[in-house]
Formats: sequence, C-alpha cells, structure tokens
Amino acid sequence: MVMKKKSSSGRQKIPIEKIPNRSHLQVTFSKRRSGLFKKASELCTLCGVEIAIIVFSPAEKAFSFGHPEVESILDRYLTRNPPPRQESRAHQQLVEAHRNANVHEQNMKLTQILNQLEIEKKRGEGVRPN
Amino acid sequence: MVMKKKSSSGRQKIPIEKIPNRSHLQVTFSKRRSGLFKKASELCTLCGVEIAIIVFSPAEKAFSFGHPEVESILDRYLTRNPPPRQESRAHQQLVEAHRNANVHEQNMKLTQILNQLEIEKKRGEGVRPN
DNA sequence: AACCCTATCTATAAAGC
DNA sequence: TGCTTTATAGATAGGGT
Repeated sequence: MVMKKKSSSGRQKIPIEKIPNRSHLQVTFSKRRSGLFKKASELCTLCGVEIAIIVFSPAEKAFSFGHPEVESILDRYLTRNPPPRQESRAHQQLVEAHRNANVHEQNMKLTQILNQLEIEKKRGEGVRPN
Repeated sequence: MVMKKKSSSGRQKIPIEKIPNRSHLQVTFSKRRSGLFKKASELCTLCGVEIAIIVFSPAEKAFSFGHPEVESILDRYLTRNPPPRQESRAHQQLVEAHRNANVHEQNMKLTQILNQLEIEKKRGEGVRPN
C-alpha cells in the first residue's frame, strides 16, 4: 500500500555538525554509510586497490567493508606497521592467529560478502550499460 | 565571473571497471581517495561515530584515515571480534601491545592528523556559509 | 512496542563537463 | 547556471530483535 500525500522539499543543505535528532541521525548514518561503502567499492574496482573500512554505529555495532577481506588487509597493515620491538613476538603470533583463524573468519567473510553483495546488487539495479 | 562559450554534453558517466591508462588511474585514485576520506570525516562529525579506513595504493603504499585513531579502532574491532579460543592469549597480548605502543603510535597519529588537516583544509576552501 | 536499521521516492544540492 | 550525473535530505514505510 503506497500512500503518497505530498512531495518533499528535496535535498536540503545541512551543516556538517552533529545531528541533534536521534532518529534523523540514525537514518543519515545508515544512508551515508552505504554511500561510503559504495564509494570504496568503486575505488577498488576502478584502481585495483585494496581497502578495509571499519565503522562503529551510534549503537556501537561494528560494520565493515573489505576488498578482498578486512582481516587480510588488517594483517597486512599491522605487519607493515609493527608495534615496538619488545612486542613483536605477540604481534607475530597475532598475525599468525589471524591467518589461521577458521570459524570466526568464516563468519567475518560471510558478513563481508553479504555487504559486497548488497552493494553490487544496488549498483546493478538502476544502471544500464553505458 | 565565469564565462562559458558553449554548453557541453555535461558530466560524463564512467563505467565502473579497471582504468586501463596508468596516469589516469593515478589521478582518479588520488581524487577518489581524498573524496572517500572526506565522506568518512563528514560521517564522523554528523553522527559522532568512529571510523577507520586503510587503503593500499597500486604502488603498495598504505594510506589511512582514522577518527579518532586507526589503532584504537582496530584494537576495538579485534577485541570485539576475537579470533578462536586457542589464539586468545596472543590476541590479548597484541591488544595490550597496541595500547602500550608509543613511538610508533605517535608516528601514526601524526600521519592521521595530517590527513585530517588536509581534509578539513579542503572542506574550508571552497565553501561559503549558507 | 521501543529501538535499530534499511528501503524507496522526490526534489535538489553538488560536482564535473 | 549552461547540461548532466551523482549523492543525499526529507519523509515515510517496513523489517528485525
């Protein structure tokens, strides 16, 4: 059942400052987060680069985007930017742990694949080949 | 005052596929990366959320965005999404290591602050208060 | 049902030719 | 403010927990 009472006033300019209204903030967060992930996805494809994004929502839920996968990019980042020397053993173990992780990693991958899928789906829907 | 001689065909649509030309790719990468970081920065401000982004360039250079800092967000992400049980000691040590990191973290912070600065600077330049 | 999140539509802002 | 694409504010509906 579609009820169209009124036309909206269209896109308004908003100042870049914290949105006071909670429900408005939630909607904006959701929309802009998906816009951000879409941009990241396009950058990956256009330039053949690897990107990981982690976002904590206002409700403290973690959202992630990763191409190819968040975990592998984090491992790589941590490997190339290692903590101070005295900590390198623990760090190395962590990197190995992540490489060998299985059950958890599968869940992570699934989540990320679902994210990617959603993005790809959106991209495919309204677009005709150019 | 801007003079335009003739109307063009307007903004061109580009296909989302790997850019073949190397220098064109480099330009696009640079522009879209800063656009992505700017969007992330706006999302942080509008919604008061925390975001970390890691990008590996075509030349394997790492670029990062983090509000408040990449490291703290990664720690939080890794803490909330822990690897399987048998690895938790190493993981815990890593988390501690990152919390206690000093010299390296200072460098990271500096890099990130410079990134933020660049973004804020760009935002300020072409915008007049509405 | 209070919260959190997502989806859809329109009009329009913003950006890039 | 030519002309076009894109992102998104606003309004609202619906879905999941």
